[in-house]
Amino acid sequence: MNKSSLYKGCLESIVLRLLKEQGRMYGYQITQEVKHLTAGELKITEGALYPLLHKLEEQGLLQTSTEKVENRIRKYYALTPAGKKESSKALVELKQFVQQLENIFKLQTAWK
Amino acid sequence: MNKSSLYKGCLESIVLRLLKEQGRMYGYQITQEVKHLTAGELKITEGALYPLLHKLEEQGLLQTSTEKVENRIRKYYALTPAGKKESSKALVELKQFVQQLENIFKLQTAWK
DNA sequence: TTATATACATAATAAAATTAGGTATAATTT
DNA sequence: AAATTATACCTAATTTTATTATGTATATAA
Repeated sequence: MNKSSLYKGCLESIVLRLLKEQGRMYGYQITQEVKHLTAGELKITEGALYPLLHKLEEQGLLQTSTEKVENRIRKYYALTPAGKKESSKALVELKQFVQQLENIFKLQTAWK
Repeated sequence: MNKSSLYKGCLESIVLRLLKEQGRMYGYQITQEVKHLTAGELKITEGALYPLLHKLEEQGLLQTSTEKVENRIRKYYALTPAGKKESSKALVELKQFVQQLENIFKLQTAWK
């Protein structure tokens, strides 16, 4: 097993969370932001990210707008109202998930 | 997305952890223990568990012994020395994983 | 006697990722 | 000047990992 296998299944939650915090982001920015937040530990692969973004858009959770910045195209993603709901739900579930990992692993946490 | 997707990739870590804590366990017992530890929230499916146990045995991380209890067969699994190493590694990685989730989600935790 | 609990297992399928490849422009390094 | 790295998008083939469904068998409870 390698470390990265733990992240399987969390990518969608991460994307929804970042978009809720930052309002709008483009794909490449998401990869960089996650790398930054985790001090280089977690690298989102583009092969996972872009299909996910497209799926979430198709599901009506994200809406897009394209901009040309310094002659390069950026496709910005933002949460729709449905996406905001889903993002809140995802946060609750992630907290429960972490709590349950702590139960299993006997880690002790104090939420602030 | 449903909640259970978060667990993807954590099953191996969970199994290695439980076996380290409890010494030896059989498959059905693992499913029940996880259900108990998480108050029914996490149900390990047998279709995921048994192939995983077989894989870990094949990799030399687990060793088995079969016992007949009340006319039913139990196949006990225990960590080999290599499995113990892997289990320790998995715990470190899981702690880092949770820490990084906290970084991304701005959750704050105090480890004891 | 029918259903639930215990206990193992596999096969078909689906979901979600990795790996590898592709296009294109801008900036930096050699 | 040329090559590499960074920015920015994307898809296709494959692999990994799980779900769902199914099967066997015994013991216990409704």
